[in-house]
Amino acid sequence: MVINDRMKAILNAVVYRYITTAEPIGSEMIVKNYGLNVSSATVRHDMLVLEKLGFLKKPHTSAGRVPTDKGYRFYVDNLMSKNVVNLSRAEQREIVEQYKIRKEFNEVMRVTSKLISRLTNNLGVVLAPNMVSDTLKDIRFISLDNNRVLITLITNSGLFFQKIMKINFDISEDNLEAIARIIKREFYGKSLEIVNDEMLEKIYRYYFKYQTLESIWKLIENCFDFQDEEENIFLGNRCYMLRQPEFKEIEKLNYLFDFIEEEKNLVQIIKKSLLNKQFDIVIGSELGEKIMKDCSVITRQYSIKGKPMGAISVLGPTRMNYTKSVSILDFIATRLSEILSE
Amino acid sequence: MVINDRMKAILNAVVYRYITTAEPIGSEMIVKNYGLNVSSATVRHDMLVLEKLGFLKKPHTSAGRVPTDKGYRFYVDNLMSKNVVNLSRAEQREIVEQYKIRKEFNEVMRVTSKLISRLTNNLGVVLAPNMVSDTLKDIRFISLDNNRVLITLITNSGLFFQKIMKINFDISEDNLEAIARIIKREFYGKSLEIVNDEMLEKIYRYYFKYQTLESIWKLIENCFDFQDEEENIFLGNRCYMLRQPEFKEIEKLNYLFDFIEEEKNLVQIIKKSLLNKQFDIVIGSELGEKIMKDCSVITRQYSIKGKPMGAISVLGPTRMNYTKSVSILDFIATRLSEILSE
DNA sequence: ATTAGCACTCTCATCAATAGAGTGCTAATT
DNA sequence: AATTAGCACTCTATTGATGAGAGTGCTAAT
Repeated sequence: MVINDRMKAILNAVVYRYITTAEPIGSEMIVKNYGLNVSSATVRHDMLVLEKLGFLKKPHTSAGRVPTDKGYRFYVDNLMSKNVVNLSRAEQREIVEQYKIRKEFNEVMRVTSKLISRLTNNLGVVLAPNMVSDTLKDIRFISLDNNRVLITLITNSGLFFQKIMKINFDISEDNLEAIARIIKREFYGKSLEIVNDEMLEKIYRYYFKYQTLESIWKLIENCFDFQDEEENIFLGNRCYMLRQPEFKEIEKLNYLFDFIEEEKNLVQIIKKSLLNKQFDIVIGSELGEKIMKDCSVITRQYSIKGKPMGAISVLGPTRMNYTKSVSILDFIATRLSEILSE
Repeated sequence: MVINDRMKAILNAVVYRYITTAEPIGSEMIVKNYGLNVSSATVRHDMLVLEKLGFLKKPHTSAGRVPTDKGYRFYVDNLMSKNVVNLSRAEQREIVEQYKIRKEFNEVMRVTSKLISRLTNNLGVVLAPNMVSDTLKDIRFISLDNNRVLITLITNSGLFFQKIMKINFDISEDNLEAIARIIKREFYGKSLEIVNDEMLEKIYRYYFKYQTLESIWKLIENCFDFQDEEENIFLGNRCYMLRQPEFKEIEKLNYLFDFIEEEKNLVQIIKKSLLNKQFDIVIGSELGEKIMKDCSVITRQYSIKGKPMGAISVLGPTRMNYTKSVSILDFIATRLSEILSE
């Protein structure tokens, strides 16, 4: 039982067709629409083999075939590249348009997730940049009132971040500025992770000048601790998913949404996806989550100034249009990287 | 045809019961479970009157009654207060718990929307503070690189806001600081709206000192313009809504989500709700949106330092538990106001 | 290796029959 | 005048039977 070219063509046709119709594909259908110059009986024969190999399955005895997760996997790895679809002019324009107006950072993330949702007709997901590995560029302290200080932290990727620190002692604006200058001098260009590690030690050298050690330490102790920061994740519109026939049973949809909206679940899936690669497709059971067994996730990195900083994803049924989704993610990731790199 | 006490009791029972069972309520049901000491025939008679008055309706001839929008309205205005339900210890604890850990501002908004979703089993919505009416406390310019300046704006409510400004000319840190100082001196304590209005005029007095007028103007022209800023709205979990039987047809759900996720629609509904009051319930057709005719929205203001700054809402089916939802919104709004006021 | 032919299986839509719930009306009762 | 028992009536929801249709797998011929 070896998989020959015709069988590949049949598998390709089944996946391709099933993606648009969402109905099981029969042998007759294949010969009629994908000129293979063989009879339906031959196709039937090949399909039987493909089924035995685990690439196709039947919903019931007298139905056509649908791809299995293994079938999709083979399609994605070996066949998909022949069907590349580029974005239409209209789609390209829509994306470019969205990024034209300068927007606040969170807004960019939000718009991106919605854009992906709309264009793929599935759920768009954006994982915001993780600052831990980013390097320090500037830091400022602004006194809000007697017991609160606003810390503004700027990284070399041009990201900025605020935290409000509560303090229980008086400290002058001048002292605040002095401390900020010291931190900047000592840690400029170092990753926030390293800054956090080395902070305590360095602080010792300067503390006597401004306050007791404890006070200063209180002020900045959590400032660089992004470890326990929850990853910022943005989910796009849910409405498009609802149109997919695989989600027509609300019962299922309910469980799926339950899972998805517990956002750390998705964060985990996406981060795992990008451990080694900058692009990944995870199909159905490969996700290792029973609730997600009918879903696939495509993930694509984006960069800021050439440095990978986050990811965008599509979540849809395993029957989703992989080629199209990949093109869309590609295009958006490229534009997004440009925008964020300025 | 006047509505007497017994009829009120019947209407109350129908609404109360329908809220939990989501099934039409028959006359037999009422006498059995809500001891009225009359026969089912009498109840039937009263129900007929209530139907003629437009408070109840029948899904079909041989079914029990369900409340109309007018029925819910009467319930909400006249009957609801007798059924007040306070939050359980567990619910109170859950809310308090969520706000215990200090969180970044957006995170607070996000958590709140999810909290409302979870506790009401519907969609929680949070409208973030609108800064337009807030007053200026401090402003800082931080040079990011050659052509970008980060503006940090702090209001007297303790809110802060950043914008990145692109500039196409060189300006020294000292000059930036000087301009910030001037703005602060001139506009401290004034509402951002007013600041925006008066900015141009004031700028004239100082421009010669630092740059050409045009350059400075470019720098701050949009800085205080929050008019066209999109309102920041946060939608909580969608998954709970899916359990409500009125949303069991995906077709409908699809349209509803379409509408909801076009966020300006919800912003409009919520803002309209709070024009004059600090609390409001809008029921079904009152929303004036065909798609939302089976939904109600309850909205409640929250404040920062005593000043109303935003709103939290529940969106659910007209059959939602109004009393419970009101209690939950009340409790959360109070806590949220505390948190945001520090 | 391919194909025509065909019996077989399973789904899906339709239809009729039936049970059950709840009504509205009428006439009797309080 | 208000309440109630009684009952015919209406509509829904469920069930089971039926038949058309789709697509298969197998066999025997090419």
